[in-house]
Amino acid sequence: MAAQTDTRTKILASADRLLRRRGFNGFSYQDISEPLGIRNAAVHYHFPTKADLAVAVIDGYRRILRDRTAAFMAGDGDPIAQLDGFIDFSTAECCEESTMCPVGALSSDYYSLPEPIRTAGNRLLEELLAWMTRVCTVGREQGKFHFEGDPAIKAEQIVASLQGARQLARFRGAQAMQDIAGQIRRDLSIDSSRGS
Amino acid sequence: MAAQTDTRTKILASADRLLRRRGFNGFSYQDISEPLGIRNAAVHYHFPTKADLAVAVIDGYRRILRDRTAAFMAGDGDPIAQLDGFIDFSTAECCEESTMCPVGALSSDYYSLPEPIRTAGNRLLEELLAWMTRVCTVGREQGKFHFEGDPAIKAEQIVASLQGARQLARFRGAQAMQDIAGQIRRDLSIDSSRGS
DNA sequence: GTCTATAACGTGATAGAC
DNA sequence: GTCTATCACGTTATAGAC
Repeated sequence: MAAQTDTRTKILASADRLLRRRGFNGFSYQDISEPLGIRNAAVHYHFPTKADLAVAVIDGYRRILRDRTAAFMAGDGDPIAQLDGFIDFSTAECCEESTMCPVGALSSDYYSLPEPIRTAGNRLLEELLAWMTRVCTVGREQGKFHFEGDPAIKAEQIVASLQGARQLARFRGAQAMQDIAGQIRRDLSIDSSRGS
Repeated sequence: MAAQTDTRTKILASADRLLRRRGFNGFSYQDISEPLGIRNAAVHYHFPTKADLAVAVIDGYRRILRDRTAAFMAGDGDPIAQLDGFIDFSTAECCEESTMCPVGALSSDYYSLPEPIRTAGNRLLEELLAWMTRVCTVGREQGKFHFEGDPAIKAEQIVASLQGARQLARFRGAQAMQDIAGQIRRDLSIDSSRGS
């Protein structure tokens, strides 16, 4: 059972990276099985369809998000630290792997996506936006962030910027991601020595 | 020759929409030939490889961009009108067709893209950013836009926001695109009654 | 739990007739 | 300039042995 779990974990880790790097239509079962030294069919054993595999990856991100934001959503913690945590996480993935954000990887393939993946992606996005909206709301209430308009829309814009930044970084290099992250902070009038 | 040109034009229009809607890996020669009532091979006659087809689409956008911005880049015209023109163009495409921006459609498939397409996409992006940088620079000089930091980075952020917005709109509907467009204007302190 | 073998299909692309 | 016919390959997925 240790071996089973281990194989399953390795498959999941590989699918995660491939999905963010190439998009749902851009990788195959072979891309996963070959480097792991197992067969195509072994992957199908753990995840019967490609949709099962993608949903498992997405749900993994939903869990990470929940773990990192649960305390804040319950009323505890600093909005600047929350935002920084997300930006740093995204920037690190972008610089180290040149990957897209999971939602970005799904939205480009949206119209050829099996229904279960759309649903999982939709949930991840809604949870992410609910959290970011709260970060913006509390941040402004506490006088730490400065912006005009609806916090829910500012949250949408920040998420969209970071998603777009990770894609521009593929053409222009990781510096584009760092530049945009810095500009987001600058627009919010957060003094920051890093991120640019 | 009229018929030839006509078929070629129809193929190009179809490929344009398919590329922005599904990404480079998300459409096939059949998707083009079938609705046009021609054969798979007829498409290959006009565009020998799929890369030729994509490059032709991208170069079409480079031409549109150049036509719409040449006067401004030569020193004539209003930066607000330039920005509005781009946002309106993007929003219309997003609302009517739920398509991505051309650069966004390429960046998601970046690592499985034939080299000529990367080069064409890179040129389109650099031309777009050069123009947007000038829009931000002149807009601030004229006291019409308000932002902190390097105009080139602000330009990157605006492009990334709009690219991300069009992708979020696939999950959340076209309202997301309009909301984010409004927030971009709000951040620049442009009073605007539309876009939200 | 993982394997071999293979089905069933879609893909981009080419050859050569007309 | 467009056709028919087909190639060579990669894809997801399944059946059944071990």
